[in-house]
Amino acid sequence: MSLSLEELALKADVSKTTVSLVLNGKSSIYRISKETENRILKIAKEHNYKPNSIARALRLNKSLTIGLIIPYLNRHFGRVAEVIEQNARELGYQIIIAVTQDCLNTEHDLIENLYERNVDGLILATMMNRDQFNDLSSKIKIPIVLVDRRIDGDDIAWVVSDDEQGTYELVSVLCQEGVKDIYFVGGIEKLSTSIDRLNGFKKALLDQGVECNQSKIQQIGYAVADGYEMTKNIIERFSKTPEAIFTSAITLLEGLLQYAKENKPDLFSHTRVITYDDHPMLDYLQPPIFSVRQNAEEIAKKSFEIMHGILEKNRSFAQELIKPELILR
Amino acid sequence: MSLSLEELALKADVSKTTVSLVLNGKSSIYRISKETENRILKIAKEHNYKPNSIARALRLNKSLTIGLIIPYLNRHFGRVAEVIEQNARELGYQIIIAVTQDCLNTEHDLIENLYERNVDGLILATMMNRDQFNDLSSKIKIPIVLVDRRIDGDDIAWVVSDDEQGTYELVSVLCQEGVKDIYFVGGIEKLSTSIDRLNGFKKALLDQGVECNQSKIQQIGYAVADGYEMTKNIIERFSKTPEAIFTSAITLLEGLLQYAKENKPDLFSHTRVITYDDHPMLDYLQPPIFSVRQNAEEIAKKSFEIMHGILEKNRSFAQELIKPELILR
DNA sequence: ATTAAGGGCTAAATCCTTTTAGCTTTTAAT
DNA sequence: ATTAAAAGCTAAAAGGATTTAGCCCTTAAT
Repeated sequence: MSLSLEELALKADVSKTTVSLVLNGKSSIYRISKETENRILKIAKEHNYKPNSIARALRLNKSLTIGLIIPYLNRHFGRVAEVIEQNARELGYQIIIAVTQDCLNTEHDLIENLYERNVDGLILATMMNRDQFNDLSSKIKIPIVLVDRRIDGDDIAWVVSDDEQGTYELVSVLCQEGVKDIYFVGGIEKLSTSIDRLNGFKKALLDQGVECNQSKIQQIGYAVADGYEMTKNIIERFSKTPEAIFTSAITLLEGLLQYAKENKPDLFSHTRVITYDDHPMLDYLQPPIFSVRQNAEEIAKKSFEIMHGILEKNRSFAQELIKPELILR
Repeated sequence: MSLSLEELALKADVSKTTVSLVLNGKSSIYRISKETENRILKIAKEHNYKPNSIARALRLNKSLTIGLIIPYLNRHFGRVAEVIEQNARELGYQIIIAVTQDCLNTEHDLIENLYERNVDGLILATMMNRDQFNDLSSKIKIPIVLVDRRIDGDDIAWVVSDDEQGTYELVSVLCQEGVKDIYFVGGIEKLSTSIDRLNGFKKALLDQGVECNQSKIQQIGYAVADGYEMTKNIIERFSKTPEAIFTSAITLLEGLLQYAKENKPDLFSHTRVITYDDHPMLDYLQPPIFSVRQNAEEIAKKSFEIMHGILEKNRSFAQELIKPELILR
């Protein structure tokens, strides 16, 4: 390992230019003789030559590296990251991961940091709004693909789960069973995931002719503690136990379960619970909790695909809504 | 953003050598006057100068990048990766992640790949045995810290959960309750996690005067399907329903739950289940499943700490057993 | 007046590739 | 025999930082 072009050139008794040309498949363009070409290829193989990627990156201004910035490496984003990494690797790219913990300042720092470190592109689960994003885009001259959370805009690339449709279908199922009194436990209000899920929720109620009361909608954040808090609010603020609660993320469901266990063990005998995000352990909970499974693999695949298209195939941005799957237990 | 040393030099009306010396804090060594120093610092700040990391890496042969190779980005490794990334970032390092899916060949490819890409060190949840590791070490001239899975050796750095002790304590609890007939559902046999957990299991039985029958020990792999298979074997092969089953990873527990749900719904009325690895959802399963919680945060912190010590503080290797926590529900 | 010491800075090499422009030799054409 | 074209290869620049060796000027010492 780690032999330089120059050393190869010495062994092959040619210039390093020639070696470089041959190894980059430009022999014919530069009329390197078959004989020389074969000699060089043989020597390179014998010594298992691999070009120094740093030198290459410097010269080509291209590091074959993609930055992936996500809030956490939890189940969902862990799977997304895993699949992005595998897809990227097959095409020669590396993934540099950084986690924001859903902090906007951290996100900005990380973007700047990765940009300075010369990543070729950024895949981003962002907290930015449109203005902030536009600001950023004007400063940063590498492609950005949003994942999981979108920002409206004609020239913004994103891949997200079809949050509205997924929520719509899930909530509709409950409504069709005659359930009317459904509470919404939501996340960070300004994110598209929250907006879209809430829209799906409202639309389902509307279409089923169920009145949607604003007081039944809570949105604090996506942390487990937020789910706990919102559940508490719902249970304690209203005298009547709700017929159903929709949690818009698995962490919020966890918070709900925690609250119920500690303060309302009989919650499930009065109340149906449904959730966005699936988890295998839900199969073993009593009673069954209906859920919407995001297709993390597809989200990951598409987002790298778009990035790769922009970087190497001169494609422009693209937007993809990935269909989630209803899991009725 | 992205101004070069040379451009700064032009603006400050000095050579780029001077700029570089000043920005690297070597003004006094090279007797750069305070006046010049301040001028340069001011201009650099005004233009928000950041050295090009690729050029720096080429010159210094040091990329400030650590490769992290793990089997999956599941809950456990996701958390480990997240915390390593945060610790690394604070000290100026980036993390390049790659997943092996517990495939040894993939692991080798990834190591080679990251090594060629000039990472400064590798943090590795390895499948290698000692010989394979020694082979590798002789070829690769960067520090390696093993995480989660150790390899015996006086000069090998690792940080792992105290698998033996954790299992010992958990199994002892059951024994002390009078349970004697305990089955072991294990993972990939040759890994230290399996070996240590099995040792803890056997030692607990021994110390409690319970006979340990080899036929009660199964080891296939760490996948959910493996857990399913092993549970099936246990249930179907023996006429007597077991008093207790220990699964040595959360995935194996999932497999067990799946088998039970499909084929043996009354499993829990006869059989206690305990598991290595904790999961918040376990709080809501009936009956309660005792578990051992690995301290992923501490594992992550220590492993980067050791890497950093080797890279920057001239420290040598170190080994750390991280104490897990018993969770009795 | 000469030498030595110190202050203040810089040219150039280096890290390793890629790529442009062009050099030398041979062959073909007139 | 001369010129043009083609064949086969290479020198050198570029990319952006770091670092070594050393240049030039001033001041102090003898």
